[in-house]
Amino acid sequence: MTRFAFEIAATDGKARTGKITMQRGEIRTPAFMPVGTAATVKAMKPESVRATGADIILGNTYHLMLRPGAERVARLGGLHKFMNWHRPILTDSGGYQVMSLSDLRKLTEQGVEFRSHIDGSKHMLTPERSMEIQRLLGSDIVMAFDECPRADRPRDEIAASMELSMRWAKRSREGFDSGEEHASRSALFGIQQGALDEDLRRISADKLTDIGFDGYAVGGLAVGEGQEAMFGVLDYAPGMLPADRPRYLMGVGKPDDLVGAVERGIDMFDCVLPTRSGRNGQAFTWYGPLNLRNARHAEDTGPLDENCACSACTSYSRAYLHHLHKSGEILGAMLVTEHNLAFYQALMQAMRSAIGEGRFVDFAADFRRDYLKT
RNA sequence: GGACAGGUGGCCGAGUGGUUAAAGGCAGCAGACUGUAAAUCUGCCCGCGCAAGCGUACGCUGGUUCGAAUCCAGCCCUGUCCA
Repeated sequence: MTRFAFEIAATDGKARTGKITMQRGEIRTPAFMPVGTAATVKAMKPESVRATGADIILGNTYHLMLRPGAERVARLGGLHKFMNWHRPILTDSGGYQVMSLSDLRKLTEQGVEFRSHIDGSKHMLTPERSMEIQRLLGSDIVMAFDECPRADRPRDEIAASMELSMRWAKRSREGFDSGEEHASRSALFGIQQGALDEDLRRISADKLTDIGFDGYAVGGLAVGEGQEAMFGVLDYAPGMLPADRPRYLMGVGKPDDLVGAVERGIDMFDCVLPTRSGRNGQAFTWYGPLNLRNARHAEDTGPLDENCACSACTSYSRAYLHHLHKSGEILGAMLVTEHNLAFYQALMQAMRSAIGEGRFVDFAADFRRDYLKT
């Protein structure tokens, strides 16, 4: 049975479309992976997530390590069974929390000691332990343990951080391979670092390629540098990574970020934006984002998005969604999250079709005209 | 009829002589959110003005004071209790 295979069906400029085949299912690319940090895509049932068109979701090493604990998830039969999502799951390694929880951790060559944001207890995360946790969870795509630094750090810090992440990548590779049974049915991705520096990105890509991974992530972007700077890196970074492997831009992004990144050769994405914004009352549409709390929607009987087939759009008015969000009702978060995930998947499908039909340039232009109103 | 308690900005509610255009919360109006410490956070929120500022304002009327939402008097109103 195929452990991991990536087939590119068509390319259009730098954009590619194809599929990843794994034991738990296929992943159509370019792919958007909804984020389910704590063994749940917030406000969504797993079957509803699937109904939006998602082929794969994310889980998180750090959060699941703290609660309910990786060993417990393993005793309960693994993350898929635990949360009732039986398709592929990619797990982040905890590297993002090295940045987002920087006040709660101590970083050394060996790894990162976190003080739990839940109860203050101490937890050591090393490349080896991160691999072990992701194995206990039963992850399909395991991410190397890295350090994701903020974009505004000085160059010497960025360089040192990247070098550390590359040493950790090597240890991640070895740790992953030592879990033989799990390694025989899952995949390991390396993560390129180097922030906005082309030379550092090159060094990082070369080191990762030497180690060898199933897929390669571009990390350390969308951390405050702005879209222009991010696209600047994406103009060269994907080309430094093996063309026959999936390229995953971590943590991105807004709809126009996704289009611009696919245009530059990215195959996979994840982002909390559709789910978080869904809870916070922001809906994404082909004509730009919409804040449903705004008074202008109070008596709007039309649907959120006329082109969307999700239940929020087919059965409820903007006025009702406005009311739910003004009232803090849970259903508001559920419906707009569902819509946002459905919109993101529709966007990915539209890009896959456009690439397959060799009309991605026109698609991107049309998209930007409507979405950015340019 | 009597005894207490109380009347503060759309609402609730601090404030008991100057540092008070008046805490805080809610409501309202916007904005943000990118490998999730987030069903969260930020800003605005009496009027006019870009601003310095000016004008109004703490039940009503009058008074004390250099100065009053804060002290005094009368009145009006509300709540609870007693007749």
